[in-house]
Amino acid sequence: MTDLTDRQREVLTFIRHFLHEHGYPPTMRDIAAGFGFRSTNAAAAHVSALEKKGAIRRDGSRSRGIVLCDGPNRSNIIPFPRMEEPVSIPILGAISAGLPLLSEENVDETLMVDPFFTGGRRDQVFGLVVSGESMIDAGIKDGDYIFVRATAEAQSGQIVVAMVDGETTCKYYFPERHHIRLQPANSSMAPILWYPEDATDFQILGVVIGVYRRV
Amino acid sequence: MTDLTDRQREVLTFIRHFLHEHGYPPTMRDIAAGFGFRSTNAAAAHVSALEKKGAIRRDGSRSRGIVLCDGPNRSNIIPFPRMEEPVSIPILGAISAGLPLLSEENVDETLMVDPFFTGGRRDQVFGLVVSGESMIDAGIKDGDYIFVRATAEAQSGQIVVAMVDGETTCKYYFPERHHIRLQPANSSMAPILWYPEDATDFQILGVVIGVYRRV
DNA sequence: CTCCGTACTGTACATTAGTACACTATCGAC
DNA sequence: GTCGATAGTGTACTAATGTACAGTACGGAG
Repeated sequence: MTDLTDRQREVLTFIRHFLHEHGYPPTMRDIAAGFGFRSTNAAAAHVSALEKKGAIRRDGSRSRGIVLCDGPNRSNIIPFPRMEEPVSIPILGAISAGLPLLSEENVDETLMVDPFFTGGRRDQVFGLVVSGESMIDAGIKDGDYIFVRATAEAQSGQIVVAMVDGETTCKYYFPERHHIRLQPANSSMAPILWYPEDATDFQILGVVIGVYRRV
Repeated sequence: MTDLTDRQREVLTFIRHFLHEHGYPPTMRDIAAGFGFRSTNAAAAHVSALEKKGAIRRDGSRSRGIVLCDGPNRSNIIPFPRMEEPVSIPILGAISAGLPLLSEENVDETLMVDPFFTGGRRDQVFGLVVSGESMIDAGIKDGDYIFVRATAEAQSGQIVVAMVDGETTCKYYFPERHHIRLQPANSSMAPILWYPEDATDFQILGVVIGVYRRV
């Protein structure tokens, strides 16, 4: 591939640029127009040369059937994004108690993730950064990102994100006879018990469906 | 975009797959053939519907002029690396020792993830499913997905994925005077010691950069 | 000098591909 | 029931596109 002529390299760059601009490869006439060629054959000849020299691959005589063979390993296929439709997940920062959970004020940044991460659920999933070691025995550490399905209902034993007295916390959820027990996964920490007769507010924000940690 | 019909979503997924496979968008006839339509008009109608609903954009009547319009801002999707564009990560299954690590035979599925997950590294990151509890104290459990940057070099103390005697293993990496120590993060397990004079093969496949767990 | 590879022009043709139109059928809403 | 949206079949026409062939020109290798 290093044995391309200057002109051929220009053509290759043009193809790359075109792909970047449009999302699909150029035709011979696109190339010709791009260089001011008055003959499509000039473009065709260059494309043939590029193919012979292994810079590109061609899919038969299909229209726009030009595929770059780039990269250090000259792998055939450009890593074209997205097998499945990605889902957009807001990563929440400080959660203001008064606002709707997913209001813009709460969102720090937004991630695009594969539906794989959300278990196929397409919406109402948000992310949070874990603070503290209270769920360490569940494999959730300080600084981890947790993915949370927004729901007000949870099953006993699930890990939930709850708002208790204005603070968000991540704990195991156990509804019991007279109270709700939020159990840390850390033997040195005591559970939070919430009694309905308390004046404090309590609200389940969602159920944890995934954890991500940068190593 | 959530108001797509099931069939329309299938068509959109097909376009995505086609793009991924070929590097250029499908024609109406490609789509029709893919679904077994006996009329190109069926495909054209779906493409029109997708365009009307904003899932794709079309470049006039150019051949293969289909451009995906994904994401929250519905921007063009470009097949070329761009910051903030999702990255494609192969999830490896059983790793055959004889084959190149990222050869197709090893790949179970492919995930699209935000560069966030790979720390900005755009390539040579792959995924693995963890088997066993040897890294439990590092917060890596059986069944977790780990994201690995493919490299043959590691720093002491990093968590690596290595191939030892034909088996892949995930451990802390400590090069020592006369041997390499692969240290589990599990107090009940002994480290693996590898001596260069051993006949067994040893190879670092990569360094763990992230962990994901479905809860 | 000739020969060959590169770099084009110009014309023509066959195939590929987008679009239009007519028509059938199902399903849910009104 | 009627209407509209969805999901197709089938045919035909036109535009877009790849390719072939015949030239011109330049420059280096033999």
